[in-house]
Amino acid sequence: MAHTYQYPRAALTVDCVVFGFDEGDLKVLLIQRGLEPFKGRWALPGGFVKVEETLDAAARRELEEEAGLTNVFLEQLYTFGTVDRDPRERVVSVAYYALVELSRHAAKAATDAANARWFSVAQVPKLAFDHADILETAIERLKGKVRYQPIGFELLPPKFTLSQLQHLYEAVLETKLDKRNFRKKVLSFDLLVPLKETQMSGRHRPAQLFEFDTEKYEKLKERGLLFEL
Amino acid sequence: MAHTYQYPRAALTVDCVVFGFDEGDLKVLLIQRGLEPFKGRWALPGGFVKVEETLDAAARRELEEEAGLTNVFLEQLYTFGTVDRDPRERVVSVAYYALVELSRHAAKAATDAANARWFSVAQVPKLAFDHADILETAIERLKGKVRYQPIGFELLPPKFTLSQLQHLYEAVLETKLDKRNFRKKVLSFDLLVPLKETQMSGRHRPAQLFEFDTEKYEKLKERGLLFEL
DNA sequence: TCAAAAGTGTTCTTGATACACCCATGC
DNA sequence: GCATGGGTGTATCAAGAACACTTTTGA
Repeated sequence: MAHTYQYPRAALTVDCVVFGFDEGDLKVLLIQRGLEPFKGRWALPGGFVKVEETLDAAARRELEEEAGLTNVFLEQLYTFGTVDRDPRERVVSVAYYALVELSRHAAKAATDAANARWFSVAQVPKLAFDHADILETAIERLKGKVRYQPIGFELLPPKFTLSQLQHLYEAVLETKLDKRNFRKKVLSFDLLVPLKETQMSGRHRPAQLFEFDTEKYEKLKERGLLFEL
Repeated sequence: MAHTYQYPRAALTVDCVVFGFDEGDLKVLLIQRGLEPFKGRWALPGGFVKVEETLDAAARRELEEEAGLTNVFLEQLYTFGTVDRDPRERVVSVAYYALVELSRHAAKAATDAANARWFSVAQVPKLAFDHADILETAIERLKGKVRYQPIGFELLPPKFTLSQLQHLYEAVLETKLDKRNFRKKVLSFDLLVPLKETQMSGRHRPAQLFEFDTEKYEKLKERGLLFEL
């Protein structure tokens, strides 16, 4: 069935920058393209927006279809609309970024999407389209956002140690942080609940596990939030 | 001439939230609609994106056509894509916000666009489409942005007094600020150059005029900026 | 007993806040 | 001379930055 319009229209897509965190490294999920243009190149997961679905829904659908990801933190990033970003025709892309707990999704991504892979953001290959720009924008946004909203927790398993959290912040912000000051500050928000369990991971003292108190945070957020790292 | 596609496509528009500042009040520029839908309602200036122009270019073109505004500070805000935001068909809108020195453009807007008017953001009428959402998003963004980037100056004439600047910040942030602390901080950035002139405006002591040092700011911005209010 | 990461407090410095009076002008 | 907004400094408090040693475990 054909669709006819008086004026030419741009095609509309969504592209998703999916961040994960593993081995002290910030990672991004890429898909190897099977079709032209840029066949064989790595690209951000994404695709066309259907005419009856919202942008958010399109982004979530693409994440599920291309990477087997559901129920992730997802936020709109920026809309990219230069005229020649796609060699075929005019395509405007609404970019999103997502945060996922990598371990939970690593296996799934491996089966559902054999052509999907995690890359350290420091070592991404050459990307298709203007996806390098999109990725850069997403990294900048993440750096900014992580400082005044506790979204870092989305990248960690539900139970985590303070060292894991610190390493995550260090990776995202690309700095070293002082251990004592970091712990003092993070605990001062009173949003982390210490568990009875500890985590042993090697030949050293076991680490206290914590959980993020989402409920408490939501309440605080309503009456004008705080949180600043 | 007709244009035919395999799948239906959303129409793509831009909408602009144009901020001004006058009489101690933050203002927004609205256009009264002459056509259905929402004929007679006030709305944000905006319109369809042409297939051969970038999003930024479309926003600037609409600003010029509908409000006679050129050369303004303009930044992308957010893309609004719920399915039923336009009663006619699926329309996705990339929203922008602009900052203009109101006095410079007030006259022009009055002639070029007789159906354009400035409203205090506290007293906007009922808006067409989802433009109330867009406006709210823009106000939130402006509040956030003004604190760590010196964009407030875009809303003032090139020469301004510290009181004007303070009133602007008070209007945007919706708070009262302490005069001495405000001046101390603002001057500490060393980005305002005091002029030899003063401004007399009533029966009281004349006020020192300042200019924003754009060059110096650009240099600072390159090597990791500062500025926090 | 050694290596490796976990855990813990204090001092110093900096920036934020609170606050009250004199100044120059027009009427 | 009085009303109006312009202009100035200090003291207090809170938050950020710098910094070194002890603890627990596995090998």
